[in-house]
Amino acid sequence: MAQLEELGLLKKSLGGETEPPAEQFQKQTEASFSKTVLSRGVDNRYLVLAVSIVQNEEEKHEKHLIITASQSLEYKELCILRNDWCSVPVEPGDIIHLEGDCLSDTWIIDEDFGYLILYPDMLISGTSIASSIRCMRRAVLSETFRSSDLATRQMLIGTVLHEVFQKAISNSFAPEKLQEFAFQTVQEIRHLKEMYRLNLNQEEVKQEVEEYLPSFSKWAGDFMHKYTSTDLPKMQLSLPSDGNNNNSTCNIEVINSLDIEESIWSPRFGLKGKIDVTVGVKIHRGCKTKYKIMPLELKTGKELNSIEHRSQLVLYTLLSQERRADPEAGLLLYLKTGNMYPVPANHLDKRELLRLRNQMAFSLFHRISKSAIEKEKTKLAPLPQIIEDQQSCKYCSQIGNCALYSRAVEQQTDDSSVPIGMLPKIKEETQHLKLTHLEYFSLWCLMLTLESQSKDNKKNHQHIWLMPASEMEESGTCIGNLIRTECVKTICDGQYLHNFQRKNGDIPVTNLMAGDRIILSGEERTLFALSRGYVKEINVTSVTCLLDRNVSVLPESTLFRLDQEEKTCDIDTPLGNLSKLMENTCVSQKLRDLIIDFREPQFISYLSSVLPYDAKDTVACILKGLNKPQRQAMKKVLLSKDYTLIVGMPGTGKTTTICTLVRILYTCGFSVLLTSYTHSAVDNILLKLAKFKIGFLRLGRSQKVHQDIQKFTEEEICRSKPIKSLALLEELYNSHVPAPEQVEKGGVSNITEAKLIVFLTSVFIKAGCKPSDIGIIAPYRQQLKIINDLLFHSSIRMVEVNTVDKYQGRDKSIILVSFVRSNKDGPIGELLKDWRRLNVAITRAKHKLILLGCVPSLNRYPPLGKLLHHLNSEKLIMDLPSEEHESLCHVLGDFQGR
DNA sequence: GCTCTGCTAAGAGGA
Repeated sequence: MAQLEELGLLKKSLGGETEPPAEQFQKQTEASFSKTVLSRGVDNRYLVLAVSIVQNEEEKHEKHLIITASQSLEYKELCILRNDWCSVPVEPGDIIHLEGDCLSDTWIIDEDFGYLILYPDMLISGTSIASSIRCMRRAVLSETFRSSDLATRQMLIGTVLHEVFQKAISNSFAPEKLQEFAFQTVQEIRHLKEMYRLNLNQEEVKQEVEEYLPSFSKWAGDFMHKYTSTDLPKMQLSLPSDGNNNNSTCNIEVINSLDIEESIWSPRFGLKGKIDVTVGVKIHRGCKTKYKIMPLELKTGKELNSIEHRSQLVLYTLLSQERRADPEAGLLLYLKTGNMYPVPANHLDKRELLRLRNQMAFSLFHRISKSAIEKEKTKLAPLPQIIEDQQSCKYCSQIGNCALYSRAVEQQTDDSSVPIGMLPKIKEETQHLKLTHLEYFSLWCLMLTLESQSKDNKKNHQHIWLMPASEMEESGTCIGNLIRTECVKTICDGQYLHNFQRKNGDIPVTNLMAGDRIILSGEERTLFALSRGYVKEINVTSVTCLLDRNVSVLPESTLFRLDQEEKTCDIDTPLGNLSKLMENTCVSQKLRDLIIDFREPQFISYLSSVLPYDAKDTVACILKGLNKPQRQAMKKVLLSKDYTLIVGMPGTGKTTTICTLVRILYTCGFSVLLTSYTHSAVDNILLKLAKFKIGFLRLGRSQKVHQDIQKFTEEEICRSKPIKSLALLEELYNSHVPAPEQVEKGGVSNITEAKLIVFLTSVFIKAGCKPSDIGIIAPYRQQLKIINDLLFHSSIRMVEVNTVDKYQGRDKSIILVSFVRSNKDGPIGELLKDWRRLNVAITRAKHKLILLGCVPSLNRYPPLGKLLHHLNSEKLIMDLPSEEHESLCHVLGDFQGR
């Protein structure tokens, strides 16, 4: 400890700033990794409190870190970084993981021993790190502009060959079997899609795949199923644990395949990856035999045996340590020839790769540059340096983004120096862009980066390894202590239906619902993120999940946990689009013109020049079903040479307009590709289109807008015309009825209201309404869950239950809305304060709308207050007598919901 | 403050 104090003094005497208070660090750390739990031991997480450069006795520089693993930040330790570790870009406030030994509160990380992992909770893939060896900038760009790397023909063949080999190693290498696997794989729909995109036909792909098959058999013949070890090819491999044994000659026998595409997350080394094949291997050396479980990496391209390829295996040996004993080596197999290379994982390689990982983590973490002057504008940080390697850059798929970022971001602020030799290349790559384009790129790059870094958008699943399931269950987003029951049903390649039950007792109260995306892990720390998928069904006793891997290979006693996949903001798509917008193509040029330089969109003059003559009558008939503004919009769209924006409030008929357009285009013989930023928008369009049969059009149900709602929405909400009709509006008002809301685990619900909704639904059905004509809306998911459970127990099916938001662009004959909120003066939340959400909720019904809620509570939301005031003046509010509530409970029995 | 948006991913090979 004396040493630590000395260090503190030394730092001050060197003129460094005084150590800021501990709280400040904590704040900074919370902002970066909100849930990081500091701890010692194997999975240690340290917070860096101070960093200083110190000269040691040999006049060499060392980096000294004062670190703590205690939440109170009181108990401090020292970490000394020697040799190349000095260059790790670690700063006060950072979270690190240390591997090695700690003696009397001091860690020493030097070239022979120990590792430091910067931001260990940021998992970086093995291939990303391997690619950073040649160019770190490219590796970072590839992580950022993901969609710029479109698959090529060779990649497709590579993927197919991987799958064929993986099928063979778990089954058979017999020539006729290989043929069969090749045939099967080439038929897979996802491969067919790629073939279509690449303009390849199935036959040529199959032929190219078949050329490899003899090498598959050769490899299997060489390395598998041998009677004596001397039949195996001689190889050179010394494992680190062999010590100084000079005899590196050995025979390697592949016994079996233990897993395919094993996906491993390593929060210890800050790595993730998928291992092509995990194999059991016997290493025969002299008369000794060692058994190891090793990663086997397949390559279908040139037999390079390159640093990149070998590094991938070194990193996979680190990943493997999350699941089992250190493999110490991996196997690199080139499928073109069937030649296999053993790759030992020695300390030096691991150290250098982890140092690259740290550099990359630093770059990915610091995307926004910290400004020394507080008032200075927030700006993007420079990327790693541009390398000067014409050969590498010539074929780089990120060259466009690289040059663009340099010109639009880095050169504007003089933040980086470009190697002189690369200046012409950068100019060449960006000369088609105007200053306005560069500015647009820079601005949106910054905006999107900021959005992705905002607090609730951490693309991180760290709670899976930092928080026990029992603790996570409190938040309602996790279920632990699960065991697998029943057989796993294989739906297709990559879709397996699993059933889980709680080891003891019922499934706890949870927010998880059917349709939610989840990550399956083992409760043990060795089994993070085994598989991903979504919840198919969930009830009191069991959870059914559709997963991307069959986990029945694990022991039956394995305890599992399900974690809801956190919502993340996807900036990959917009960033990809932004990059594409800057490309030197005619299409992008036109888009830049319209979007960035605001060229006015152009329109042709006459419809007759776009519509085929014989489609005229059909089109006229389709248009008849629209109101005037919709018909005007439609005409504009048909005349459009560039684009037309259709803007309107919820309920004004945008979806209907688009549907009509699709039908017109279809009538004219065009094929129509629907694309949208959101899935549900396309779903809604398809749903509406499904109502019309091939040429048989059922239109023209004259939609009369309920006067009151129309008046209200026009005057108070949006001053535009909703086209939805409301034949009758009622309000059930439950203040005579005790119906308090329940707030639990981040969800709000109201059981009494749910019962009333289900009761009313059953009345409608008894009166002859089709269940599929009835829709139930609530703003809160928890309420939907309860309503769904009640409907299920009342044997009511086909009634659609959804959130307000999901009902955008949809309608139903009868809509029942449950507002849920009911409390005297507690918090009422933000959700219902949004008038747009309210507008959606009340404009979804075609014939009958029933709003259910507690008037005094709802009056506290300004937009709802206005609506209630209006309904009251029109005498549309109905008090619910208390007997109603009593009899209702009788009808629904004693079911209490969950 | 509890709604929604995205819908895999990590690697497929090139030089």
